[in-house]
Amino acid sequence: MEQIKQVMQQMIDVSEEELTSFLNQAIIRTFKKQEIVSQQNAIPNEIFFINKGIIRVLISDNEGNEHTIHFALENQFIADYSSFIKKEKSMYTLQALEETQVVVLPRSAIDWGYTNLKEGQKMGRLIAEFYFIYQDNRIMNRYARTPKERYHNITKVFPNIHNRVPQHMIASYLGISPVHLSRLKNQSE
Amino acid sequence: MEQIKQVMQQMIDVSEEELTSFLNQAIIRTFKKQEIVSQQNAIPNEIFFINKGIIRVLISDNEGNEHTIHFALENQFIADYSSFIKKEKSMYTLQALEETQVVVLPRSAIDWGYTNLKEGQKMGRLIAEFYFIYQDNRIMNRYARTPKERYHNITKVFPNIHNRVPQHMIASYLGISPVHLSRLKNQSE
DNA sequence: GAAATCTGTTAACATTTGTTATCGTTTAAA
DNA sequence: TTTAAACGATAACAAATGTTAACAGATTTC
Repeated sequence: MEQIKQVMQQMIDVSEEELTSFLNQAIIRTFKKQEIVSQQNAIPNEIFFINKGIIRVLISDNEGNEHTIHFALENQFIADYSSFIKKEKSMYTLQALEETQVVVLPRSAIDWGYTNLKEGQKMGRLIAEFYFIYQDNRIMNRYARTPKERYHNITKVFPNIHNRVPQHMIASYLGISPVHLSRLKNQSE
Repeated sequence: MEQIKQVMQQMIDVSEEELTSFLNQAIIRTFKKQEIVSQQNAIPNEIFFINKGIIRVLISDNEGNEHTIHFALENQFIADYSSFIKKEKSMYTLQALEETQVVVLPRSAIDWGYTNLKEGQKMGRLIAEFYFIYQDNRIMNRYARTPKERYHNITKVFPNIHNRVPQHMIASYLGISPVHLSRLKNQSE
């Protein structure tokens, strides 16, 4: 639990005792490559923190096509956070793309943190703000940048992604077909 | 200041005295139709709460084309929140589309609220979560829904938008050209 | 280690969506 | 009130992107 400790300490002022009490409510779990971490249509009651590995978030549309919405890397929190907050059925499926070790934070632990950690609410705010900024950047990119620009910028958000994830998933994340991405790569400059 | 009071009371447990102290740091401002509320490239140091009117958020891309990223309606908070948090130059311009009255919350008031309102951090968390959910829904729509579906769903998020905003701005928000939106509307079913 | 599956590239073609221009109509400004 | 500007529909054409299919190389599985 060293990694999540450090991340929390960087965000808020939190004592060793608080950390211990909080993390005692969490468990560690390992998922195999390709294994489903969390299934679409189930109500998500956990937030995951990635110690090692990579998780992709995907959605199936009305025609049954899969779209890769997001990648989550080491030392990041990941969940269908909207559905978690709303306590509604998940829109997304979470899948491990490598052997992946996570810290599982059940809803009870999150709620406990909000009321019992001195700066629990602040941590919740900072996490929500962090992902707001990430999403805002994505939306901006989708409006005001071309697919090619988005492709060239993806490593700013996901370093080394090209060595860890198949290209067709990156294409899906960028909002284009795999064939089109292959074409863009071979264009000059 | 009645409206913002009510919205805050619905979100958190806050006393009359706290509200008074907090809102004493705010001012009310009115913008004319078409007037610029906040300019791209300036560092935003205010958050706005809309009493009456409507504000659109737009960005200019590298070719100088404008994209409408968002509409903000009565009783909502609006800002270039990412840039506000990061204290960086704003990516967006905010423009009043009708005569619009806002409560202006300077950064100093926000910071004061975090440290002095009993549930200030919680309010910050709830606002960030609210907009996270909104953005998440937009991103999901962009991946897994067709432009036509997005068009038919827009009133769920922005009731009465068609009577308040020109169609070409709605087209821009949906991520399509105005001509294309006009075509979609006339398609069967 | 052989077979099956996954992956990325390329070509040909189809579809979607964008662009430009025109034209009434409405709305705003002088 | 008159004039100008903005708006939305439509047509013709252009560009961007998707689809399908074939193939070769890699990776995984048994």
